[in-house]
Amino acid sequence: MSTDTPPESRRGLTLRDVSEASGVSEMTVSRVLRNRGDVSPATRERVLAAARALGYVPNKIAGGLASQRVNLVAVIIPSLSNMVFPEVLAGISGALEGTGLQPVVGVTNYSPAREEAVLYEMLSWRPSGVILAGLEHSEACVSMLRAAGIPIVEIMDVDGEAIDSVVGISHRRAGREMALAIISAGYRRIGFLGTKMPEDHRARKRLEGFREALGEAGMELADTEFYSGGSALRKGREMTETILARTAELDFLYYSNDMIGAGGLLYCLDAGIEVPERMGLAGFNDIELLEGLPVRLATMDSCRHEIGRRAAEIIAGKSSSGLVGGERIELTPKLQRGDTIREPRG
Amino acid sequence: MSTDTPPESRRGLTLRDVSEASGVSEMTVSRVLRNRGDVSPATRERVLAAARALGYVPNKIAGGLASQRVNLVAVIIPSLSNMVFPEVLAGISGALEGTGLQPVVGVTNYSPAREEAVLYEMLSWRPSGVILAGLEHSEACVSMLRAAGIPIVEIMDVDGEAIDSVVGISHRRAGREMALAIISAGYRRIGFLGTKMPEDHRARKRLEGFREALGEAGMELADTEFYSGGSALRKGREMTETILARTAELDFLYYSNDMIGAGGLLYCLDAGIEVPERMGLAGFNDIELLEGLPVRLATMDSCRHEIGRRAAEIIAGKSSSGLVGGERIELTPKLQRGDTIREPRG
DNA sequence: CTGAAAGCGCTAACAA
DNA sequence: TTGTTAGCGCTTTCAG
Repeated sequence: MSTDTPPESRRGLTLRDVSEASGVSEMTVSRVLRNRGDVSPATRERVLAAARALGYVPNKIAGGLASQRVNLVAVIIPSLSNMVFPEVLAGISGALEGTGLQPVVGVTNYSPAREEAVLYEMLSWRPSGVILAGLEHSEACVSMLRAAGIPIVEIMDVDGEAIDSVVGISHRRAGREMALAIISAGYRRIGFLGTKMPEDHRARKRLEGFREALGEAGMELADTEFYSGGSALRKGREMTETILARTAELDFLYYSNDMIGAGGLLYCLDAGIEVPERMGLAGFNDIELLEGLPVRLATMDSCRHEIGRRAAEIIAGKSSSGLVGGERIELTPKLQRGDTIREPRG
Repeated sequence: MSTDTPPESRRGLTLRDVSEASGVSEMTVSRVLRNRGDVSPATRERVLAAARALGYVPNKIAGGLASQRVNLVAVIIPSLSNMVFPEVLAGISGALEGTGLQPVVGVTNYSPAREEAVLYEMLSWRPSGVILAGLEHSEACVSMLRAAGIPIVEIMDVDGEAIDSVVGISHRRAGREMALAIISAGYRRIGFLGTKMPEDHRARKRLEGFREALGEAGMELADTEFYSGGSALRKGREMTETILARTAELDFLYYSNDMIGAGGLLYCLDAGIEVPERMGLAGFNDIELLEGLPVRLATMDSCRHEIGRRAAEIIAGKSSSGLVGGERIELTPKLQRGDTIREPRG
């Protein structure tokens, strides 16, 4: 730990080490390493060889400070514990590939306080753009975002006012459409089962839209059941058992997501409840898991991959035009009837 | 876009703006904002008020360069598309909470080339430590890691040589133990179903351990079936149907993960195959989803939350002692018999 | 308890 | 095509 002092005495090599090793100025080394400006093939090779030999890794901290540009895109999402946000992320990564931009994700656990903290932290790295879930943010978040001077894309939801750009679906409309499909199939005693999460504004809006449409048809929810925490599949089973025990005459169950819906479906199959004749079922998200179930649950696509992709494209597109002429992209989810809503009654 | 030039003319406020607004030197402002050194409560308040009023967000790029320290921990994992790595992440985040360290994740998709690229990118931010999945890395990766001069923790697997620290389980042993349990329950015609992923070294080692133990008992796998891509639950169904059509006399199916195992279980239940009497089933990971299934699949815990936690604790512990006295933590997964392995034969 | 000076490692802008 | 000169915004170190 002392006799020899290799070039990398402590924290990584510097451009200077490569410069000395190759006999080329730091500036030219920098040019080569960034493929910028014209450099003769000869020096280029010498530099590359020296860098490789030393194992040089550029210091982006210094580079970012000098160039006032950082190739990072902040992505702020509420959760990683169901498959929806990872799929949004996949869409973002895919679209960012080859643009030189890199996503950095922060997770809020549906807590506004955490959102504020995560956003602050992320902005302190001066990213090139921000993608964040939802349209509901604390005042402090909104101020920070406005002041950041970079493109902001709010995703998932379009029911509300955007700060800059927005890419998503109307959850209110999704709820309405599902209600209409259920009503026109002739179901009349409808129950709702969902998560107990006041901060999940999208689930809330779906339920509101659903209720609205029922109301316009002169109907209302016959019963509701909420849960929080635990295995969604198991909770779906349990809640279904509970709600049916309490309100036996229900003929349709609308779940706030596919995973609890799948649990409910498994329960009905086990309990010998005829689906979709005696009982109709629907979820939300169109997750891949449903494909493997014995019966296909009715659902509605949440377009998460495309949302991620479009959001990333907006960021990648406007190099730095942020907060000017925000785009608004509303995607249209498609209803999947699956096997758990019977044919509409003529 | 021109008449007035607010303090934040372009890219964020600086310490200087806060200094001017509060009438306190930049240095003292910096001290206040970092809670470092003694500052009189009076000036402290003035600074805080000014910073808040302006909406100042510190620039960590500059801070990192000046202090030669960055509160980031690089986390490099192969995938986000099943629940295992998100759970590792949760363990890491939890342990890092309150340490001032922040995880930054990179995903390799099980590609060594991507791993190299992601690692290079991450190291260029000069993180305080690296957590990465697996013990198998390209030469280039190993060189970069050794040269980084920061603590490195390889996770998930302990069957091999670590660069610095390692936290995981022995997948070879997990495979062996499952084989022993199956054999002692009296099953004799065993099939294996897994993913076609040469780069998933942990799945490979489980299978090797499994085969070894069978061999020592004078047995061998009766059939195997591999898949890639698509819905794991559905693939589990399909593969199970396929392998049983080909090799009807199988009496046990060992799956490389719980999701395809769950698909297989649903298939067997549908097909009226008696579980566990006529057919035994086992998976791997002990995912939460299993709780919601009508029958509990036999499995083995992969300890992913604890692995994440312990790895993060190592990084948080050694402030900068990296690569000195690497720790080796081997966790012990517990076999869950569930309802799909019959009682061992006396 | 507070401030002044000197860089951290790199890149923009200009010169040669 | 290559090199030189100034910083980027902050923190370290040392003086008051």
